[in-house]
Amino acid sequence: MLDVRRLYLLRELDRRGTIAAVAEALTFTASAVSQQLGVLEREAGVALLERSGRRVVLTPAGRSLVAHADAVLQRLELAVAELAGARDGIGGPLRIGTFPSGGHSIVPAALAELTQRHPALEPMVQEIDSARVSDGLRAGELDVALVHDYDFVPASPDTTVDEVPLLEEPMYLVTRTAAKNTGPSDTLAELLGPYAEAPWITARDGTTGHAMAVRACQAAGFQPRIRHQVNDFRTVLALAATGQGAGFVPEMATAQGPSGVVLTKLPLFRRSKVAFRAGGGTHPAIAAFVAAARAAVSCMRGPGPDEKTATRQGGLRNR
Amino acid sequence: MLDVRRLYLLRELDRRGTIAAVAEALTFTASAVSQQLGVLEREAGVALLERSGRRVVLTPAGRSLVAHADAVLQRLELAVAELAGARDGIGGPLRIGTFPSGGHSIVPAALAELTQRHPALEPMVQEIDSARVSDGLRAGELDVALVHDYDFVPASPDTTVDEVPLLEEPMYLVTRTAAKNTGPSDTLAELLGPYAEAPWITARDGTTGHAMAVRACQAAGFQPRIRHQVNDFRTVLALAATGQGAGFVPEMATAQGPSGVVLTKLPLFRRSKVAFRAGGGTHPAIAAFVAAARAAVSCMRGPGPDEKTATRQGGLRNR
DNA sequence: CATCGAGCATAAGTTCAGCTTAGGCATGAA
DNA sequence: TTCATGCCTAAGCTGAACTTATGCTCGATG
Repeated sequence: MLDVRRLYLLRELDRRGTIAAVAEALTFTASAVSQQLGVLEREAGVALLERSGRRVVLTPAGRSLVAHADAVLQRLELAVAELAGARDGIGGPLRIGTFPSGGHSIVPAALAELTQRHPALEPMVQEIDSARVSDGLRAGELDVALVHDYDFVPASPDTTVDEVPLLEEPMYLVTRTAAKNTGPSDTLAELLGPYAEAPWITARDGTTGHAMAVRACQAAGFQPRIRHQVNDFRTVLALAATGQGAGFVPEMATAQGPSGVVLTKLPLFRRSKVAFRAGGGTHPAIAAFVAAARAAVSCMRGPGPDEKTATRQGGLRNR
Repeated sequence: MLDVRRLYLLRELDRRGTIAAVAEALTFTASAVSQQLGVLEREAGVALLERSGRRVVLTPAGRSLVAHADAVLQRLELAVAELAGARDGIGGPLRIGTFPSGGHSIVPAALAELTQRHPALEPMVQEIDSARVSDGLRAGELDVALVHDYDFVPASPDTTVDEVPLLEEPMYLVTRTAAKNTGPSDTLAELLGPYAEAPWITARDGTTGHAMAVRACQAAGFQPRIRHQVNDFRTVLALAATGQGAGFVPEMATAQGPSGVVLTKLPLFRRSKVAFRAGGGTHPAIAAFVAAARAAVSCMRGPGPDEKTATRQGGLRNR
C-alpha cells in the first residue's frame, strides 16, 4: 500500500518546486524529504522525478500520482470534517488567515459573532498574503482564510483548496484632484487615462493587488509609473490626499478615507472569498466561520441586516 | 492527518468483526491492532468502537469513517494500477484465487495464454472459496480471483471489490433416472418436484453452491434431504451415476460426465466473474488476466472462436 | 575563469512510533 | 466453578524515519 505521507510530500514538491522548499515548509531537513521521496520512487517502480539542473521536476508518472494524492487527501479532509461534526460542540483552535484589509474589517466582526456563539472555539488570526494561503492551508498552518482576487488577476485554479464567495465590491480610483467631469458609464480607459503620467501607489510587488493595478493600467493603455508600494489602504488614501499619486482602493476602505481625496468608482471588481482545504467545507468550525463572515459582511453593508437596504446604501453586490 | 494504515485496520475490523480476527489476518498481535485503533480513536476525538460483551462493535461514527477509508483505499489502488501501467512490461507475481471448478477449466487455459503473452509474469494460483475471496483480496493475499454466484444467492454488494462478468451458464439437474417426459419450457418446480423425496448431493455447507441448492429446492416447494456434501462436480456426477441421489452441476461440468446419468437443463444460472480490489481494474496484470480468462471461456465454448458457433454448440451465454 | 551558494544525494548516527511479550480483566460457554 | 475467548494496558525492543555531516553538481557572479 502506498504511504500517504509520502504522497503528501510528492504533492508538496509539485506545488513548491524544490525539495528544500518542501522541507522548510514542513520543518524537516531536505535530507529527510529526499530520502522519503526516494523510498516512494522505489516502491512505485517508476521514475517520479528527474534532476533538471540543480533542481528536480516531476515526471508524467509523478504528476499523475500527485492527482491521486490530491484525491486521497481531499477524502481524508472530508473524513476529518465528519469526525469533527460527530463531536458534540464546536471547539479547539481555528487558525484563520486573512489579507490585511480583511483583518480590520470583516475578521473582527466575524470573530465577535463566532466566539459568542461558540465559546469553546479558539480563533487564531494570522495576516497572510493571498498568494501564500494555499501553501498555508495545505501545510496545516491555516484552517481557513479570507482571500480575494481581482479582475485581471484570476485566481489560479487549485484542486487542493475550496472557496466560497463572500463579497464582490467595486474598486475606486483615489486621487487628490478630480479629472474632467465624467458620466457614470465611462470605461476604465477613460477613467484612468488622465493619470497615465501620474505617479502611482500600488500594493507591494508580488501581491495580487500589485498585479491588479499594473494590469488595469495596461488595459487602460499605459504602463503605470509606480512610486509607492504599500498594502494598507488607509495609507494609500493618506498618500493620495497629500498628492503623492493615484491609487486603487476597494469600496470597503472608502468609508475611513481622509478628506481631500476624490474617489471614482471603477468598472473593476474585487471578490473576497473564504478558502479552506478541499473537502473541509463540512467541518463545523469552518462552516461556522463562513456563516460568521457572511453575517459580518451583511452588517458592514449598512446598519440593518436587510439586504435591499444594504445594497442601496453600500452598493456592494452580495453573492 | 488521519493515518491511512489505521483506517485500514478499522475497515478490517468492520469486515471481520473482531480485533483478534483482524490481527490474525494481517499477522499482527491483537495487542498491536488494539493499540493502533486506540490511537485512531484518540485522534478522531469521537468514540469509534464500543465494547459489546467481549467483542467490539463500530459506532455510527466508526462506520462512516470506514466509508471514507473505502474511498481512500480505492483511490490508492487506482494509483497503484496506474503506476504499474507506467512501468514497461507486465511482470512480477500475480496471486490468483479460484473456486475449485474454475481451477481445472478456465484457469489453466487462461494461464497458458497469459504466460505466453507475458513471460515475466509469475502467476500463483490458490484455490479459495468465493465467500473468502473478498477478505483475501483486501488483505493482499490475492490480487485477482475467479468467483461465481447463483440465482437465489445474490452476491452481497461489497464496495471494496470490483467484478467483471465472465460467463453465465445454466445449471443442470443430475439424476440416474429420467423423470416423466417434459417440455423445454418447464418451471423449476416441475423439474425438481419429482425428486422432492430423493436424497440430494450438494456442495459443502457454508458455500454458495450449498445455499443455491437449498434455496432452489425451497423455491420448488420442498426442503432437500441432503445426504452427500461434495464440492467437486465430477464427484457429484459419479455419485449420481451410482444412484446416490440428485444434484446440481453447471454446464461446464457436463462435458466430463460419466455415462449413466441424466442431465436436465434448469432455468437456473451460475455467473462466473473475475474479482479484484476496487480500483484495481486498470492494473495491467489484472487487465491481462481478465482478457486471458475471457479468451479461455471463448475457447471452451467450442472449437472455434466464433461466438455464434459457440453459442449453438455450448449454449453458454456470453456477457 | 575561479568562486560561491543553492539544491540534491548519500552515509552514519539517533530517536521514537509501533511492534511483541507478558499479564490482567470481563464475558460467555461447558 | 472452570476454562477459553477477546480486549486492554504496561513494559521492553526494534527498525523506520529523522538529523547531522559531507560531497557533488549546477548556475550565478565578479
